[in-house]
Amino acid sequence: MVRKFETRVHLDADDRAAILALPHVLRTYEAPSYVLREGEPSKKHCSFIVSGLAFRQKLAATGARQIVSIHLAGDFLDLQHLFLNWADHSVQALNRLQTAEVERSALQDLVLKRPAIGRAMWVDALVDASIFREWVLNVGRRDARTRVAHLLCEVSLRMEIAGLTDGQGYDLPMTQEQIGDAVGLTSVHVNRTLKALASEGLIRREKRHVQFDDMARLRAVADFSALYLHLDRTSPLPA
Amino acid sequence: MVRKFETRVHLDADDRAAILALPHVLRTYEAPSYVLREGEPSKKHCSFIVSGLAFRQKLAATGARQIVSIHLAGDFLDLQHLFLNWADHSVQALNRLQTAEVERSALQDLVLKRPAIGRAMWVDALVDASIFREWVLNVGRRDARTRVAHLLCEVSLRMEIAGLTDGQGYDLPMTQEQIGDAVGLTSVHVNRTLKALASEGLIRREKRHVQFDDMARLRAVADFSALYLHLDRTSPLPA
DNA sequence: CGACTCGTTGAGTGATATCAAACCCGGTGG
DNA sequence: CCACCGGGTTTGATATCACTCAACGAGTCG
Repeated sequence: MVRKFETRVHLDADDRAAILALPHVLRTYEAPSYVLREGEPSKKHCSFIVSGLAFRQKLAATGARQIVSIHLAGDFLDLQHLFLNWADHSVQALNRLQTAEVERSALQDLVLKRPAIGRAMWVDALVDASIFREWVLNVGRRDARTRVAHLLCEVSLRMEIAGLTDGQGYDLPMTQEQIGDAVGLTSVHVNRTLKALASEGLIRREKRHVQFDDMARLRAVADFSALYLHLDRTSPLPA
Repeated sequence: MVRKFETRVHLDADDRAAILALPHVLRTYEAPSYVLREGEPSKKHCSFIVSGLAFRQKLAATGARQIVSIHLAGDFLDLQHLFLNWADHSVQALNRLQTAEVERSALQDLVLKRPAIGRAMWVDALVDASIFREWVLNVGRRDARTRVAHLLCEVSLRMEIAGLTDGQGYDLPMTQEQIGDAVGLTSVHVNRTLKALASEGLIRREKRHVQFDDMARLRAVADFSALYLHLDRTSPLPA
C-alpha cells in the first residue's frame, strides 16, 4: 500500500524494498478526531492515508475556521512537518480514517539518502504546495459559484485518480459548513450556491452524494484546469 | 551568498563547498518583468534572490489576479518547481531584482545526494508551503483590516530576519493594487484600509514607506503569530 | 418522544466592490 | 520653465454579493 503511492509518482528501482521494510503501524480515527493539532511539537511519526478522508485547518482569532486542504487515500498527512518542529495547522478526520504511521526519523533517512524516494516525496510536497496556491486564488479572487464548483472539481478529479470514483459522481462526506470553511463562505451561502448549481443542471445531488452530468461545463464554470495538480509523471529531467 | 541562505537553516558540514562550487549566473530583472510564466515548462535552471523583491501570482478566468506570495533576498524562486514539469504560476519582479541561477539538474543532485543540503531545502520548501496555508486563511477568513495588517506584519518580520530592516519600518515597493491582489481586495478598499490603520495610529506612512510605532498592537490587530514562519532552527531530530 | 445536528428558507444588513472623478507627482518634451 | 502626461493615490456615491439572524424541517440517536 505504501507502494501504491510510490508508483504513482514514478518508478523506483529496488528501494521499493526499503519502503516496504519500513515498520509501520495502522491506525484508525473516527469522524471528527484530530490526527494533529496546531501548535503541537511535531510527532515522532509520520502518517499517510490508507483509506478515508481528512482535512487540514487553521483558526483565526475570531474563531473562524479555514480548511486549507483535503486529503484522501494515498496522501501523506504530515509530510508537511517532516522537517519542521511545530505543527502550524491541525489535521482532522472527515470520516472513518485509516492511516499508516512510520517513524519520522526513518522516513527522513529514506528521503535524504535514497534519491529515488527523495524525488517522489519532493514531488508530493511540491504538488501539495501547488494546491495551496490554487486555493489562495480560489478563495481570494473567485465568486461563490466558481469557488464551490472548483472545490467539487478538484475533489472529483483527485478521487478519480485515486481510483475512488469514476468521475461521474461521489459521496462527499462534508457538511455544508465544512465546505464553507474550505472555500471561505458561510454554510448558508454554500447551501444557496449548491442549489443554484443544481438548478442550472451542473450538478445533481441527494444528501451528500454529488453527480456530474456534464463535467466539461462544470469545469468551465469552476475555472478549473488540472494543471496545478501536476498529474503528469515527472521525468528525472529529460536527461 | 548562497551560503547565507544555507546557514540560516542550520549548519552544514563541508558540503558548504559543494554549494559554493555550484556554477551560477547572476542576472537582473527590471520592475515588472517575468522571471517565470504560468504554463511554461520548467526552466533548465533554478534561481534565488540575491537582492530585490519578487512575487508569485496566478490568474483567474475573469482576469483577476491573485498574488500568492512575496519573496525577498535569500528566497528561492523556483524551488517550487524543482521537481515539477510545468509552472503553475508566474513569478514577477517587484523592483530591481538580482538573482543567481544554477543548473536545475545540478541542484537536484545536490538536494538528493547530500542529506544536509537536502534537509535545508526541504525546510525551505515546507516553510513556503506553510506560508501559503496562512495566506489561504488570511484571504479566506479575515476582514480587510486584519488582512492588510497581517501582510504588513509578515513582510516586516521577514525583512527584519533577512537583515533588510530593523522592524521599525520599511519601504514596501508595491502599489496599492498589488497589495489588493495579495490580500484579495480592491485597490480602492486597500487605500481606505491603510488610511484607517494610519488614523488608528497603527502605522505611519508617507508614500510607500511604512513605519510601525507599536508592533505589538499591530500584530494583535493582524491576528499575526510568527509560528507559521517556522523561524526556529530545525534540529536534525532531537536524536 | 425529546434532543441534537444538518439542511433549507426568508428578511434585513453590512462589508466590500464598482464606477467615476479629482488629485498628486515625477518625468518628458516643447 | 511650463504644459502636459501617465501611473498611482484619494475620495464620493452607489451597487451587490455574501453575511447575520432566525426560524423551521428532516433525519438520527438514545
